Amino acid sequence: MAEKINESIALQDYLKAIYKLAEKSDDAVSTSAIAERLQIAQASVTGMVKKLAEQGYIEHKPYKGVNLTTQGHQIAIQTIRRHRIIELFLVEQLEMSWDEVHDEAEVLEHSVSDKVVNRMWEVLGCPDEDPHGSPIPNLKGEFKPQRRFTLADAPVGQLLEIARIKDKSPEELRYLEGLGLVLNAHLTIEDRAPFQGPLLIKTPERMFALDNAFAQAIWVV
Amino acid sequence: MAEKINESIALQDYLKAIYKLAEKSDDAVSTSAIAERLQIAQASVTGMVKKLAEQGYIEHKPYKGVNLTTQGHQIAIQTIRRHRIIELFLVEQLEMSWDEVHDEAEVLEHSVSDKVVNRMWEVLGCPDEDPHGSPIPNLKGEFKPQRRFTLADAPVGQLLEIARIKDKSPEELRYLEGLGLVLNAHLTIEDRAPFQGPLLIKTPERMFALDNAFAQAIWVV
DNA sequence: GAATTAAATTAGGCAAACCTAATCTTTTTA
DNA sequence: TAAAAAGATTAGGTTTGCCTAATTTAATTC
Ligand SMILES: [Mn+2]
Ligand SMILES: [Mn+2]
Ligand SMILES: [Mn+2]
Ligand SMILES: [Mn+2]
Repeated sequence: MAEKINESIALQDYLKAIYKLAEKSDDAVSTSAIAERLQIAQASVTGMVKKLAEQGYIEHKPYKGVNLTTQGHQIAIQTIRRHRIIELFLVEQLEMSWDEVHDEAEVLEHSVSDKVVNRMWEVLGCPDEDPHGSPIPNLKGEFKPQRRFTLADAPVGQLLEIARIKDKSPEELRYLEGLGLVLNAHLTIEDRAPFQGPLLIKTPERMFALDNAFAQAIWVV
Repeated sequence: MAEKINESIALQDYLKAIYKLAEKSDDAVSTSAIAERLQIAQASVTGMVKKLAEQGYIEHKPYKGVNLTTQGHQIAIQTIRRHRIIELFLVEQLEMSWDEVHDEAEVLEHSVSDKVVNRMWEVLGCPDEDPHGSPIPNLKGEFKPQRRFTLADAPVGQLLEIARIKDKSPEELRYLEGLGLVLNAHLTIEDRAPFQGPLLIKTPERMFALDNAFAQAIWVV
């Protein structure tokens, strides 16, 4: 009969991971994908998944994968909201750098109260985007709709502005920064090689090749 | 051979509790006092105390009590530092009220990194006092020396200024606030009853009796 | 100083989240 | 389509930090 125990750190991180994985695969999320993302043994994930399913946060078809329920989805979104507001707050108010705030937020997202996170949000001017350019859901968990492409899909020869850089490691972010690829930077795709090949990018400063894997992480308008 | 595992939440809260209890008793701290303060069963405290002693954070004389080691003292002080900086930050930067920040800080003190807490501290102007008027230790764990009395010891008939109100519950803080007893408020002790009795206090606004227990929690200059 | 009471410790358990090794299932490949 | 490989689950353990009940030690009181 147990229900609604407490929203533990593990619970929030699992639901968030499932949300993110589902976002890019559209399919049911495999336990191994969760294990890989959270750096936890597969067997441990299976065990946790069973509990989360029992408690109604996800649906689990053994050997098939998992999907968030409405309840699980809501918790994932709210955790992401806290994460992004914290990141933005650290950058804007405490003048920290983009490549260090993600790890901080990964911890703080679990301990900051609704009251505090909403005060942060207000102080920031109720923004709907975080410093990586990712959208911040509102209190009800709704995202402001946005129509954008990744660099991998964007038209060639057209002036583009970077609107979002999806979660990358600090090393990768520094690499991109070195190339001048930061939020709001302008660029043009000069050419795109076939077969998921690299792109030839021109910025006001220089021209260079960018691997397709990176192109998929960069959203533009 | 285990040593320096990780500074868990429980570890930090125990050491902080021991520090605070030692502060007002001067004596070795009893396990029951810790249990009472942390709202944990006595037997659990005995178990935890044994572990903390094994790992060198405290010294434990069975049936006698515990004392912090240098190592334990350091962790306690740093946890208190984080706690107070967070409280002050929430009050000053997020405009939250005094009576709600303590509970927030009790959680956040365990997850805010040194980097973040130091940025907060700098943004606040490197203060050496928190919103309750309690001192904030510096990075090395040193308190700025201060010579003050509690209301219970302060001289009668002399103009005093409130410099600190020691940890009280939100209800108690509101009661004191209702009386006009807040940080930096001025007052005079008109009379003090014997046998730890109540004090007769005069503020610019009014005159009233204050229980000795409260007087011991209010520090003045 | 013996009996009562209070404080502290020991014994035995539990839940949350992990782990490794062994055992299925499912998918691929020959 | 049978064998091999990959993916997922089960079985059995561990660590942390907590709990209740029973027992032991220390402090009071008669
Ligand atoms: Mn992030
Ligand atoms: Mn996290
Ligand atoms: Mn406090
Ligand atoms: Mn705490």
